[in-house]
Amino acid sequence: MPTSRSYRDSCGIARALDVVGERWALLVVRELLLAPQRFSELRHALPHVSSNLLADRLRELEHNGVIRRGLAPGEGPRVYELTEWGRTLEPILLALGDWGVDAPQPPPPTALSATSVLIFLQHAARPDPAAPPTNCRLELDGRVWTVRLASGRVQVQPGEPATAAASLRAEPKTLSAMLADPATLATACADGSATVVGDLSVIDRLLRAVSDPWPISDQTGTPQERHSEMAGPHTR
Amino acid sequence: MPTSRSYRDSCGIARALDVVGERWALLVVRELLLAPQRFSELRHALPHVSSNLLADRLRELEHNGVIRRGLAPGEGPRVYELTEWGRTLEPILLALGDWGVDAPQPPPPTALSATSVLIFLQHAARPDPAAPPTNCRLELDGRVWTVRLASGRVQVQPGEPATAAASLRAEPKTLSAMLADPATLATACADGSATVVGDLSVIDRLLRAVSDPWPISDQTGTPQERHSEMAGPHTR
DNA sequence: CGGGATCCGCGGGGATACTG
DNA sequence: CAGTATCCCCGCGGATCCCG
Repeated sequence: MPTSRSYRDSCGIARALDVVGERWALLVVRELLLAPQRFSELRHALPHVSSNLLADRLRELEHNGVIRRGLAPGEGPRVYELTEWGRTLEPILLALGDWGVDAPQPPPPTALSATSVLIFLQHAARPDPAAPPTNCRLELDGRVWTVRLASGRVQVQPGEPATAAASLRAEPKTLSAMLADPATLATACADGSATVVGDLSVIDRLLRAVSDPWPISDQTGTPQERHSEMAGPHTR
Repeated sequence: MPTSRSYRDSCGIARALDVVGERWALLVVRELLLAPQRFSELRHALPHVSSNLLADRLRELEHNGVIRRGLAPGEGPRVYELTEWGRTLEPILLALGDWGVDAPQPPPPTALSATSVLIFLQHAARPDPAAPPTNCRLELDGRVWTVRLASGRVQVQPGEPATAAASLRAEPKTLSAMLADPATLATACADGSATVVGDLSVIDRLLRAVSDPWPISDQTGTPQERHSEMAGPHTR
């Protein structure tokens, strides 16, 4: 039975919290920022949420117009995806993430979600616009992602790339550390905490697209700041 | 006993929600955006929160560095106020309020918090920079506020103004309607839902500082958009 | 009287087992 | 694989009480 309590305040903030203020709701939205996801994928990405609660949240978010069930014609995959309105939460979630990592209290030894790192990667990377388009394959937390560097942007998509110049497998925390400091790529490869197949220099370029200083006149902050903000205290 | 559950994710979003994701936490922050507040003032502004829960939230927010207890030298008023870090939540809350009023589901007949209207007023008003500084007195929900129009901005402060050109008393919803459409000021005065003392034209200028189109080259949206966004569905 | 603390019932959150 | 059913417990909510 979905939750049905309200702050009973017409204020926009209170109304927003009526919709996405319940526990786990905004983290479900975070998971859907990158791509539509299936129920089991959400469960795997959010290992501490119970299945009944996840089902409740998905029902509520769908009822409130934040997400929708992907149309399943015939053998459709039956995924959950953000509505247009739900997608407009993205800048708010990014700002909230920026705010959260400035918390004075360092968190206890916690995991780092793969989605968090990928969202940051997509959001903060500024690859050389002059470089030719390149595909990378990323294996994170048992899931494969396609990372496309093209036209000065990075796009992250779920699934195997058609072609890839290089492939990287690592823990989210390891990748996060490499994004903060590309020099750790070599040591991570050496001690086995990261595995690279293909052109190592392409991976290095990807990492530097985040960690290297941006061209001036860019909108907000330095990549280092932004990364530590998304990825957590282990980079500060 | 304050809440002590965590999402156990180093992601900045999850860490932010660990700090301000519990129920009522962000509405407490909203109340403190305008000015430091006492316990009883918060209870009055948030009539649906129980006292023990409010005390818990204040403790947690203080422990996490979002608010602090105002220093009480001698007979100090013992207020709660945002820390510098807590204050950086302001743009996030404003964006969340913008998002919330676009909810497709119109809320049931609910109240409108006075703080919500005042925050919007302060945030969205663009008075004529050439006009001389003016003070207004606002009585909203039994509380008196000083509204200062000066140098192209509006500042809202708690308490009686030293001097005021005009005074307005009304319900939050009435003021919200007047901000959306200044023409309702006259009818509200006529039917007694608003009371003006002093120079009526000054109140009208205040209302039009929000509802009139902004000078182009201003940052975001039109006042009408922004107001409906903060103030709720009754203006849409 | 303001500023909480204590008590208690309820409902949402969390874990596990089970089913279409 | 995608949820549902069941249980327990704690956070929430309302009321009352307490203390300076």
